[in-house]
Amino acid sequence: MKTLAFAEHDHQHCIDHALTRARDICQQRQVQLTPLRASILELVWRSHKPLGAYALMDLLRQRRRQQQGANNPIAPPTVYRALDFLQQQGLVHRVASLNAFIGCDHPARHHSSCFFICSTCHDTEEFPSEDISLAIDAQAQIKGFFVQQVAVEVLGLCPACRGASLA
Amino acid sequence: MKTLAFAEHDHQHCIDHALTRARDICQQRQVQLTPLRASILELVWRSHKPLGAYALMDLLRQRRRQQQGANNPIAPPTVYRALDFLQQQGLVHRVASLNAFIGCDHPARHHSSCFFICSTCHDTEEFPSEDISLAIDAQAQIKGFFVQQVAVEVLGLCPACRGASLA
DNA sequence: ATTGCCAATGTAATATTATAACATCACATG
DNA sequence: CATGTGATGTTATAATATTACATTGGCAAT
Repeated sequence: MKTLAFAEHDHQHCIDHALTRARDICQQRQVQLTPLRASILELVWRSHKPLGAYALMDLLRQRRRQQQGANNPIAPPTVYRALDFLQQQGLVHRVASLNAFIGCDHPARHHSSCFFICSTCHDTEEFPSEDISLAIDAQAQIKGFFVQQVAVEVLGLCPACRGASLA
Repeated sequence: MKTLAFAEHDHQHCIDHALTRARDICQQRQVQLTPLRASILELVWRSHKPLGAYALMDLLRQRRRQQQGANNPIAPPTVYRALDFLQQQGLVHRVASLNAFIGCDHPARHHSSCFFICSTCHDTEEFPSEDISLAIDAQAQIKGFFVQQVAVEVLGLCPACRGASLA
């Protein structure tokens, strides 16, 4: 098993958990987690790194070939629309630094995210930070800025790559 | 005069100051602030909003037509290379959320930036935050993550657009 | 002064990411 | 059945960014 966001863990469990939670949330909110959307959410979660829209398209094509035999085209809008939906529901985040998408750990409160992104291997880990939110809110208050969304993207070296680069 | 990053100010002064400072820094570091690089830096500063690479190309073309009569082509790599240089020197920041570039207020310490970005008018203001840096460093310490660069991008409404949206 | 080097820029082609505009399908409801 | 609506399919293209190679111009060493 490979490193998954810095630490070993049962990733299948993560995926299942995320999907179950997503279903619950969508039911609550009366929005549809369609098969397409669920597939994309699963693929995003299955990857332990942020996934680009086009990589996602490829995976989706593969999967459809395997599961349905058929060779559906799958065009960018299909994927981007699903990603938009998932973002709106807070189920995935866009990592702007990488033009890529990653599953969100805490879809309930979804307007804010902080990521450590490894500049070598692109492994990415979300971390919560009340302190950062507070600091931003305080500044915003001062400037009269109304906060809608916060993206904190920290580039650097994950423990593994840091070790490798020292060796 | 239009709003410039939320507040009125003498923007020409900003530009001049930024360019002078840039010259100093480059001389100190023994790197070349060539005419091309200086032009691009000036154009970036002249805009009160983050500027895309292609917008920058257009401005550069215009300027060359005016100043030299000649109709130079100016291709993407020219602009991207200059922007890379300026980023390395900490003279501009890339705003990932907008795929755009903006002049940096404090080029001496350049590995970190926090922006308020208006989602309506795209006016963008940099703000310093020791608190955020500290919070990130603390988390990084815990995770064993080695921080190289921090991008904090806060989307929301600037005072002007906030007012307009209430009206 | 010539040669060779190097950083910067120019040039052409192409890769990657994202969106616009319109068509279709499936299902719910009057 | 007609009609509306949300989701997806389809075609084309826009917007952003990079790769690879050519050219230039200064400058140092001979």
